[in-house]
Amino acid sequence: MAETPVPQIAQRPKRADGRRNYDALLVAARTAFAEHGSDASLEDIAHEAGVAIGTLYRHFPTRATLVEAATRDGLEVLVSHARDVADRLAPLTALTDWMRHAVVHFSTFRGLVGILAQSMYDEGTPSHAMCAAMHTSGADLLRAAQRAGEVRADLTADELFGLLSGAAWVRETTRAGKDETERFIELVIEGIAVRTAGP
Amino acid sequence: MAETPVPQIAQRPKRADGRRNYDALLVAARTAFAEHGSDASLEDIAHEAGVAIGTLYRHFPTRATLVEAATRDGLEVLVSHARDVADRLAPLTALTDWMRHAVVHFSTFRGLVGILAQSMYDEGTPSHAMCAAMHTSGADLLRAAQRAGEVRADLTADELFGLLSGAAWVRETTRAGKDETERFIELVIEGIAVRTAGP
DNA sequence: ACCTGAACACCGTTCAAGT
DNA sequence: ACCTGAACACCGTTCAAGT
Repeated sequence: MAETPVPQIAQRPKRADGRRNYDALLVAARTAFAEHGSDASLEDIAHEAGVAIGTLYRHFPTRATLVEAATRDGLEVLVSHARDVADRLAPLTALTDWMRHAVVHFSTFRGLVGILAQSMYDEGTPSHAMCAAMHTSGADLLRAAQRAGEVRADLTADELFGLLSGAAWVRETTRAGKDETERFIELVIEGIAVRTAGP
Repeated sequence: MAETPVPQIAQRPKRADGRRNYDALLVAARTAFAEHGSDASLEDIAHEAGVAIGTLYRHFPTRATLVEAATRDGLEVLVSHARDVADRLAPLTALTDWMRHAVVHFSTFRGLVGILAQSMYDEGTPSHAMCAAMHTSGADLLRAAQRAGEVRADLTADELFGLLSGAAWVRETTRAGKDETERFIELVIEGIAVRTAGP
């Protein structure tokens, strides 16, 4: 039988005091990650949340589980956003709109896109489930745009995520503003879109 | 008067024993970086080179100076390669050929492209001088291709380096092989090249 | 079931003593 | 001018004791 890796995913505790600490840790973690990136001090996060370091480790046995829990909601929004645009917008418009949102979410804080890129193909990683869901979302939008003949047919979903991750990494490392990010994504889209004949 | 930041650059010692250690440290560093990325253990590098940790710090006061010294030669090759292709090849071919080489050099080891992207716009960083030279090389090739009408005129050199760095980052994080890298760069080029009219 | 914080481990960095 | 390695500092991680 093949080994089925079971990734550690943080569970929100049932007891009231545990749940309070769990929530406070997530708030502190999101703030710390936003300011110092994914390698922010765990000691500081625990202190900011008003708990001892052992409590942090009890709820989040590894840094990756804390990152996963801190980003889960945002990425869930991204997945449901994909269904939304697929219903409301034309295929290419839907895809590019979703790509813009994906790049923003992937670069929520410094280091996140690296963790997500890793988790995409590594089962047994806390963020893998969410990454697989995003992969499906992106692949669906891509396929629709390709069926409509608006995106080059030879582009794979993996390549799409390579482009998205690369754009997100550039955004996080250059601390690019809204305009530069928009422009950069535009360049990427030019590379994958099928150019319609001029007038 | 404006502050002129003077970046620390490692100097090859004049005394024979110092030079031996300096060289041994560079060899050990290149091996360690290739295997463990830019955050490889400095203790291990010193041990591998057969010197005490203090000797490493004497020659390379910061990790950034060691990275700079370990990558200087390779990036010099890249800069002279730019002059080479500018003389030998047609503008767009020269640019794309150089882009391929740049992506490979930028992803020599995990973490390098992040350091270079940082150094590009941060004077006072050891790698800044080499990054500025690369920036000039790339900008020259880009300008020539734009004059020939083969690359979109509105692309800036900074955007070109964003695309190159992004591609290098994807390569280093996905440990992509030669074919995937080639394909990925092709997608980027499609986005910046001016499409010639079909037959 | 959950919390605390001392204790341990690891590694980067400095510096006094040495050649 | 260069080398050594003990000492210090910092931080991640564990775990025995407690509620």
